[in-house]
Parts: sequence; structure tokens; C-alpha cells
Amino acid sequence: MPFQTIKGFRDFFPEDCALRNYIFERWRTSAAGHGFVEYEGPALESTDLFRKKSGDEIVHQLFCFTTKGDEEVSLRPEVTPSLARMAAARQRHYSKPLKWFQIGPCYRYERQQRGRLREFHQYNVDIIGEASPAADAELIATAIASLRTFGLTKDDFAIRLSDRQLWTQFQSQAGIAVERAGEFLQVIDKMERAAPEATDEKLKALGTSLDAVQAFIASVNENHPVFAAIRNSLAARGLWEFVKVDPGIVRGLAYYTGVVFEAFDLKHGLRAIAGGGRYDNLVSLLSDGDTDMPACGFAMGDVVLGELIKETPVAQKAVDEWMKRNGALDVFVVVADEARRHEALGILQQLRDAGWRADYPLTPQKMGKQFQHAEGAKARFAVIVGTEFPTLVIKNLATRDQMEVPADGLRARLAELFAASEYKNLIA
RNA sequence: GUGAUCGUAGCUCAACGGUAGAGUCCCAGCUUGUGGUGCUGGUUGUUGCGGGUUCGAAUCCCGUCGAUCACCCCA
Repeated sequence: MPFQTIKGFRDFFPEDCALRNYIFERWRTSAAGHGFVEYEGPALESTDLFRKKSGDEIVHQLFCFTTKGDEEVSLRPEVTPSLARMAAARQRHYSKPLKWFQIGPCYRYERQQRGRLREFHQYNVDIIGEASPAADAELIATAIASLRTFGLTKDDFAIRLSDRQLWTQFQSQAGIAVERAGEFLQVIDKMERAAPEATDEKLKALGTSLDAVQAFIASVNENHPVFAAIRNSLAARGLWEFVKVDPGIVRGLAYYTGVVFEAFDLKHGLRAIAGGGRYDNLVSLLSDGDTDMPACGFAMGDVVLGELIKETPVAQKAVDEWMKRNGALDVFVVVADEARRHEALGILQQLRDAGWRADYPLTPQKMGKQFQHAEGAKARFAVIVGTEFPTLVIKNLATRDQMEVPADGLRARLAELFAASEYKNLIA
């Protein structure tokens, strides 16, 4: 039996790796373009860090083990706890607010299904040390930009926006005990998919009802004062049209304290593409009260996003074009006469030193074969080194035009040709 | 962790009780100094794995592993 990948893990063959790099590059550019700086934490953390944030049940969803030194450790299922730890540890070293982002692998010991694997890459964007709704708006703007950069539009995705404070108010009006808030939010979170009768039953056990909850949801729209500041901020940027106020969004875990939002696709019924919100108490919790900083952030995974890109023609086309630009060779050196291999290597090195992506056949090959390799590598030009050396032939592989050039004029001529074809690309 | 469906060549699939086939890809040649098309030829499977029923199993049954979907969870 040949070895296979571990369940829920993936191989990244060159095509897959190119897509992944494309996604990372776009994320990185989006975050940097919004003033965020990149950080990274360790993939392995103390299991207690996650236990403290999320409770004991979380351990079932962790890749956890005991080290040879008897430490309980886990592959991180998310980076927010690491971020909170890092931010608390050095908060005096940085002026506030911190605008930090990170891209890296995370691990969850769950059964895999569409859009969910055991190893995935996540993009995390957080603002720490700013309680103003301006930070929430900035975050949502960054999330929107991070999706638009893939060619996705408001017809492809929307941001569902809510605020936990709405439900805090509802609970006090409905007389639901504060200590049952988590339980109540769980019911709201699952309401969309669960059977109405079951939801109603659970809500009645909590002292309210499905009717009351639905009436409350219907009473909240985008004019609600809790959204006013965010709305103004996003509307000023022309981004409010991406947002749909939806009180039904509460997000799973208990630590969110204010704004919560989710990006979801509008056409393919995929799971949420991104999600986030405000978690003002987490830094304090994880630093045992040493440091108290308000914070908000969102995360986006590569798996669902990758699927959405594949399902969206415009986005897929952008990927193909990026790959053509980034995965292609500039020049392929064809060794037409083995007696000139020595000279061909000199030419090759000269091209590489000049910064072009250049390749050549490692072993003697027929010309036809060499051209096939050149084409397979998507080379733009071939430089043929043969019996007529020091005269060379430059061939444009797309147009099949070819021209002779003396060896000492190769670099200059190629530079002209590249400049001309760049220009052509711009017009096209 | 629970339930359902599915596993045939590298890939997409056919054969549905009578000893496995097509397309594509790949390789070679036509074409020993010129690549996208064309033509010719060629490699590859213990039908996921293990067991059972049967004269005979890719096909039916059980188990197992893997995939997909739903539940759980979604940080």
C-alpha cells in the first residue's frame, strides 16, 4: 500500500501551490494596503491556551498530544489566542491601535467535508487597542477589499452584520438570566437551519419564544442606532452596499462582545467565507487581567475561498492570468548544437544574472523536444545557440517570429523585446 | 463521535454475475536545427484493501480504509 496524505491534509502540487500563493499574495496586499503589518505566531501552543479561551470541550477538536517533556500541546486551531498573548506581552512596545495581520496554517481535528479540512490556511486581521466603531468599520472594509481583490463583487458575496448588544438588550427585556446568555445565543445561531418547532421549544425553556425572537429580528434594520457609526464610515467609502444587517448572525463562540459579522457567498450555498467581530475581554482573560485592551478581528480560510474562486468565472480568469504572469519563464535557451553547449551556458548565466527567468535542457535533446519544454514552461522567448555562434537566434514563442542577433547584443535586444511586449499587454 | 451515498488506468468514465474497455494524458516515431494541429505505435490496473456467497465476483453480502454529503462543531 502506497502512502497517502493523512486524512484532512492536502498535497500542494505546483498548480495547487500556485493558487495558494496567489491567494496569500492578494491577502497580504489587501491587508498591507489598509495599513496592517504582518506577524506570525507558533503553530504549536500549550493546550491550556486554547482551553482557557474556549473551555474543555475544545480539546475534542484539537490536534493535541503530550511531548516527550510531558507538556500538553496542540497544533493551533486558530491564531487569536496567540495574537492576544503576543499583544499583551509587548503592548507597551507598540503605539495603539495595533493593526496586525497573519497568514498561516491552522489545524482542527474534525471530520472533513466540503470547505472544511483538518489542515487549512487562515488569514487573520485584527485591530487591538481601539474600542471605537471606527475599528469595526475599518475591519469590515478590509474584509470587503480582501474579497474584491479576487474579482468578487457585491453580486458574489455580502457581509451579514449584527451586534451582540442587540441580544443583550433582548435578553434583559425578555427576562432571560444572564448566565444562560451563551445557551440562548446558541439557539439563535442555529435557528436558520433548525426546525422551527425545536427552536421554539428551546426558546420557551429559556423564557421567551420563537415569535418574540422573530418579531425582534424583524424590528432591527440598518437604521438601528447600534450600526450608525459603522454605517456612516462604510457609506463614506462606498462600501455599505456590501453590507446586510442581519441580527440572526451571532457567531459560535461566546467571547464576542459587540459587533459580529460574516462574509457569505450569494450564489453557491457555501459555508461562511470569513467571520469576525469584537472581542473586548479576550486579551484580559488570556493575560490574567494584566493587560486589558479592546480588540476586534476577522479570519478567512483558504479552502472556502478557493472553492468560491473556482466557481466564479471572473475570479478564476484572474487566477489564470496571474499564473501566466508569475509562473512563466522569460527565456529558454535552446542548445541547437551540442558543440556549443559551453557557450550556451555562458549565455544562460548572463540572462539569469540580468534577472530574467531562464532555463535550458540539462542533457542533450532534439530541438523539437527543447521547444516543447520551452512551451511547457510558458517561455516567452527562446534563444537558440548553435553552429552560427556568436550569432544567436531569438524566437518569440507566441508569434513564432525569429531574428538574428550577435551574442554581445542579446541582452539589449531582449530588453527591447520585453519592453515592447509589456507595452502591447498594456494596450490589450 | 452519529447517519447516508460512493471507491474501475495518472485523469474523466464504461462494463452491472461469465476471466476489464474507451477518451484523455504521458512516452516513442513520422520530423537527427524549430514547439500549438495531424498520423502511427506503445506503457499502465492483483477493479481501494481483507474476507464471504457462487462453477464463476468489478458486479451480491460482511468488515475495513478512503472520499463525498448531512448532523455535531464552526474559533
